[in-house]
Amino acid sequence: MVAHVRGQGAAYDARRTAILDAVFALVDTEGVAQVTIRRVADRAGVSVGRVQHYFKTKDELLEAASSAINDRGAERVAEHAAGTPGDTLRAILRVLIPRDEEDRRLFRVQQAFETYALTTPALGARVTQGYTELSALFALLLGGPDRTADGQELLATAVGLATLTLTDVITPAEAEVIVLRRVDQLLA
Amino acid sequence: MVAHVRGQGAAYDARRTAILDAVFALVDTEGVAQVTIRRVADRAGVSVGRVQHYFKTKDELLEAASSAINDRGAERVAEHAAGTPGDTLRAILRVLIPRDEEDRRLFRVQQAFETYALTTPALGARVTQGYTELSALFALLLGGPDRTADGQELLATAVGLATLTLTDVITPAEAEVIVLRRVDQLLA
DNA sequence: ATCTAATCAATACCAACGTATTGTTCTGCT
DNA sequence: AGCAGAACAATACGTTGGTATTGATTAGAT
Repeated sequence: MVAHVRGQGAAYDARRTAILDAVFALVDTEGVAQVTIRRVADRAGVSVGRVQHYFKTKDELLEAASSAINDRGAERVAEHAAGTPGDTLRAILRVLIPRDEEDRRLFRVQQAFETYALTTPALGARVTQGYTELSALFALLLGGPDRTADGQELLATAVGLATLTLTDVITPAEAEVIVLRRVDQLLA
Repeated sequence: MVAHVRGQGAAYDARRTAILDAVFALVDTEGVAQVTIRRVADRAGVSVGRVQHYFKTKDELLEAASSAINDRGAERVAEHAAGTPGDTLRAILRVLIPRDEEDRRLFRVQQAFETYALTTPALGARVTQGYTELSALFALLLGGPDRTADGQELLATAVGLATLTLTDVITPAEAEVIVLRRVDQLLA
């Protein structure tokens, strides 16, 4: 499907993704600090040479992982745009709360890379852009540009609820009730 | 002032704090991953032996730093309890938003250690406890235990606004307007 | 069939890591 | 004054880090 340069194998994307998945698994359980080329290779069950072939340097690997996790989050949001603006909004907000253990893993990795991006300007821009787009989308779904502040508040609440859920301060169910109650107030 | 064991020097606390400050500076500019005993020693202008003397292992150093940054946040909140419940609430909420560059540094370091705590169970408990206490305080200031959900929402909004401010999605001024507007609604 | 580039495993390199050890200097009780 | 332990500085040790290099193998265009 995708055009590729001469000689590039068909399994290129799959192998690349497998390596990135190993990075995510390591980040999830041990943090970005513990990510090493060797450990990534071990976790993925491949050689160091292979990892180096797909990502020339460690920085490149981490940047690709950061980008990939960002995209995965954006996809999750995009998948839930359907029905009335209100329904779309509710669906997206639900997706922003880590529900089961699989969600929690994803959110932990996202937070790890968000923190990593704080000290890596090139990545920081992407995080900012993602949040900014989501904020604009929220305002739009609430009624238009004059709901900008409401959109920002809603996004902030969702982001904060995710943090509180991830740190076991509240349960996913509590978070959902709170954010849905608030969005209903803002939609009324 | 503080009771200390025999022979412990008077400058003990000051020297210990100086080392932790070096850790904070490193975490702020380079992230937890880049913290090494040698770099900490260099940044603090002391020998590796000194760092080792005050913190036997790197884990102990990071745990102490995490604890210290947590305490500093708690102090900032505690300082602003005065006047009516409403005024206290407003004052605390303002403190939870990174205003100037100095605030931003503190918040960046806090977020770095919060993420670090996600993969370090012993530290995770402290983070959870801190948020839980703050949530309970918010509910109390809003009127009592039956305002628990409102307290949680308010905390989530404040936490999220801090994140959005730190990532340059919104300005500190915007964040303050939003959270103060919301707390006024909840106090009415 | 051949040839070129992609692919990858193996391994070597050196810097930097955390830590342990050693010995000296300083502090403060008695 | 003298002694015990704190408070270092210096340095050595073994490990692991990222990266470079090399060579064998494979895939795919011609």
